[in-house]
Amino acid sequence: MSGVATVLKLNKRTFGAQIADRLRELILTGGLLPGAPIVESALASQFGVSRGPLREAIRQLVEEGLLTQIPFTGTHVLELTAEAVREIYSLRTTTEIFAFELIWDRRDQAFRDELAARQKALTTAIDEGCEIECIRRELHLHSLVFETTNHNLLLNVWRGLRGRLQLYWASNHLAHGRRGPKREGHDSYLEVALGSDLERMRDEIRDHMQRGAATTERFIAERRSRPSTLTQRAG
Amino acid sequence: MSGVATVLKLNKRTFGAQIADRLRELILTGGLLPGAPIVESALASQFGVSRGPLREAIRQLVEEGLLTQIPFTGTHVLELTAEAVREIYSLRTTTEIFAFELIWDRRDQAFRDELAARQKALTTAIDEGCEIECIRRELHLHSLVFETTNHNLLLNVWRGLRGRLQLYWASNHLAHGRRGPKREGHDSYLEVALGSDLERMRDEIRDHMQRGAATTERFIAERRSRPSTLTQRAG
DNA sequence: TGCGATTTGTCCGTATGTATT
DNA sequence: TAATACATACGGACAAATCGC
Repeated sequence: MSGVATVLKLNKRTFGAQIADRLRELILTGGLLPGAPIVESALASQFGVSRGPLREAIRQLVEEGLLTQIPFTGTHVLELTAEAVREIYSLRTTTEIFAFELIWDRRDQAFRDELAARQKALTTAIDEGCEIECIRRELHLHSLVFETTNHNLLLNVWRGLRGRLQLYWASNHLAHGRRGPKREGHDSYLEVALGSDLERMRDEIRDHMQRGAATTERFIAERRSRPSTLTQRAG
Repeated sequence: MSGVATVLKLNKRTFGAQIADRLRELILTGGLLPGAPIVESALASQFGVSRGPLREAIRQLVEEGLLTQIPFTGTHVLELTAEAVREIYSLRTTTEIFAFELIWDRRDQAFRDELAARQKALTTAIDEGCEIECIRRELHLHSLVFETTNHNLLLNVWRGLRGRLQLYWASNHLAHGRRGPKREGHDSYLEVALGSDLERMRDEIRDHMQRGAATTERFIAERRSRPSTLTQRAG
């Protein structure tokens, strides 16, 4: 029982890391909308820490791409632009194909089971209609390929992409409750990912990403026509 | 004269960023060898700033991949491992091919001139035998493709790769003055990059990266046989 | 195993510089 | 131009954790 204390060094988390988690959660669930200003002193007292750790949390989220920062001026939640969406999906297409090439000949039963499990979790969430959970599980499904590569640098890139994707989709949902992930799209993803035709997988990813980019870009375009609803911030 | 004060907002650099530059320079020129410990208080007084900005500089270099950090324990200059080298070169191959695909039909005269100019600068440095400058210009040459894409996310990935590459090559040079970039390799790079056969470009990159990875891995292997010379630090 | 020295993590108070109004 | 709000930076202090002896 006392054995729980056998912790790894890496398990020790600093305040900054913990605050980063809570702040990320706050942003991704709509507590802070795109464009909202991030004020150090206010958030520090809100989270019950001093400005030091909070600055570290901000810095981390800036690296993740959720916040934009201008020296001596201020920090804001990332604004959504069509150009950024194109960048995300184009880079994601390339890296996800690369990830599949890396693991293609190493897909064992454990991988297949886990992929199926995550896909099932996603469809469950879709049927239940919880959009935020859908986003999470969609990304969790696609994460498996990157995790399986055991390629740390690639995983870093993926984390950056995932954070931005989550922000876009969450904003999308919060703006007008539109369905993000569609069910049928992920059925074919699972099928091809477990199949034997790598070229089909490449096409599947390209197609999947193109549809995702189109959907998100359409949302951005609509957004721009009435941006006033986004500039406010939540209490 | 007083007109110099018409600065852009983005030009204002924080102390942390400036210290990060100096610390990066120190590492990449061998002032701090791989494995060397980074002590906040010592470096803070050495650079003449307080611990706050120095911590930010450390955090930035950790993000760039030049430092490794363990919470509550310490920070060290990145250790060189064969696995990390394989990751760098495999990801670099994929992203550099992606970059060329993005710009292939947009290579104008300005691009060609600039690429030739950077290649000439590289060969000049090679002839002059200054290894550190060779590394810089080799990376500057390869940077152009990424810069031309105007793809911010891709540029981020490249910056991460470039920092690590620079560290590996600089250590390599400092260890036993071996030539990093070879002249002939970059002649063919320029020729194919300006040519009309994209598939040849892909092959060129794969070949180029494979040779680079092999060279660096060989260095790592030799390193491991006598690591004692690396664990010391410079004054 | 335990102890002490070292280093990191954190907080506070204050001062200065910057942008915005 | 002045004033305000905020980010940046400093220094000192203490707690917490790690590492070497």
